[in-house]
Amino acid sequence: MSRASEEEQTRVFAERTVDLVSESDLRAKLRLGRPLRIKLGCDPSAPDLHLGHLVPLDQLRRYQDLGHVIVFLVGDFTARIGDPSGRRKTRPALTREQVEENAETYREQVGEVLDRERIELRFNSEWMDQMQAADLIRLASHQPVARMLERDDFERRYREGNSIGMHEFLYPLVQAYDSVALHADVEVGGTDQLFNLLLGREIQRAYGQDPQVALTFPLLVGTDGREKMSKSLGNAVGIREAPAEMYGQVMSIPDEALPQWIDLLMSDSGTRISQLKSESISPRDQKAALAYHLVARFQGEPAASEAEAHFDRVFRQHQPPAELPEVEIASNHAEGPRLVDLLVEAGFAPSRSEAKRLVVQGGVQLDAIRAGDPQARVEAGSHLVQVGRRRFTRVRVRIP
RNA sequence: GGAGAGGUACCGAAGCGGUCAAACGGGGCAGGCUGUAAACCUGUUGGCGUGAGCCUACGGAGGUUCGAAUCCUCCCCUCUCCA
Repeated sequence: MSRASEEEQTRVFAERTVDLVSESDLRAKLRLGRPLRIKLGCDPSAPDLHLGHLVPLDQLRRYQDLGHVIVFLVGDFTARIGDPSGRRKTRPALTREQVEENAETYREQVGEVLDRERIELRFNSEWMDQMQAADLIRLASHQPVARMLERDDFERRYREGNSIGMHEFLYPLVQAYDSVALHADVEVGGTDQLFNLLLGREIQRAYGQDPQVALTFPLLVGTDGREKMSKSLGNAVGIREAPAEMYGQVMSIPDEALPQWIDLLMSDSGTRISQLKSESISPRDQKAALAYHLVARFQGEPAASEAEAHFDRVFRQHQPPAELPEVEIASNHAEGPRLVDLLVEAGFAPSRSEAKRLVVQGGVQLDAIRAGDPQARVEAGSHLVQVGRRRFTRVRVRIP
């Protein structure tokens, strides 16, 4: 257990949080002098960690360093049933095998940030599989419907006349009950989790436990600069992304998102933050510094340098990249495959219609020359194919 | 259980017997400008076919009609009010 004072610990806990309910509860728990059990729930259906996850994880790491334990809760029970909450599309239910596989991936990726030795990995099926109907109804009896309807998204959907399934009320309750089962002292989540975290407090109280402290962190905005980062919205940057890919994605974020990204993603280099912000560095260069920083963090300095060089070469000097993926295309036509077919086969387009569109709109360059005719034959040999601004491939064409 | 309103492409939303592969907006993609930013401008956005054209699509199944997203019947789903 760390010897850090209550004062100091409280400061660390409060840092970067949006909500802290409540500070006095937190202080009381810290005074117990034992490692606190800090719960972080995760959805095993999308196991790839992205930059948005870093915000709570970086902070959790600091809690670990104070001597506390992170209880990593995999919501496998929930995932197996298929949680449709939030969005209107129903998520697919996962099999037990998939859940375990995903949890393993999670554990591995979380290890990039957290100290693996101080993680307790748990699955809520441990207790939820045992729960009887009577238990579930008893659990549900602890909350009035009106209270459930206070949650932002429920309130909005109800007001707008959209459907809310009974089961959707049950999921937050299950999440709350997880805190009971785990004896959580603290639960953390994004600001969108506030209701659920507070519900955990109430349910714990109902089951005779001390309520957990609820901590929320800001939600990192995605690469679109509008919505929170999420894999399903397609605006996420995965931490396992290839260096060039990650670098490029960071460079593409809107300027408006930049201050938040720097604040939330460069906390581990405090001095650089202030430098970046105080000196009048152009947004472009700030972004480059951030991109470099992130790639270096996950892939190492050499990879970051390479990614930067690649970026400069391709997007500033408009040169093809130094290294290209290669694809071999075999054609049974003597004059070679038609360009449309080549594009589809090389994976540039899902259909010929799409490939044709790309060519007609001037989005395709063959050996650095803009292609105009989708039907044109591509002769045998090696060709540099560029689709759009960023997709390059070396295509080798073989004919009979 | 009763009454009413709805279910249209990735999303929102028009259309309400042919001119509908379906207006319009958003999103996506491509092009221009640029800092792979924003804003803005242009094009495009079911599949197959070199092409004429063909096929599949407007909740599902039938039916009326030369012809249906549009009319009829039954079913499924959502919402509102009543019980």
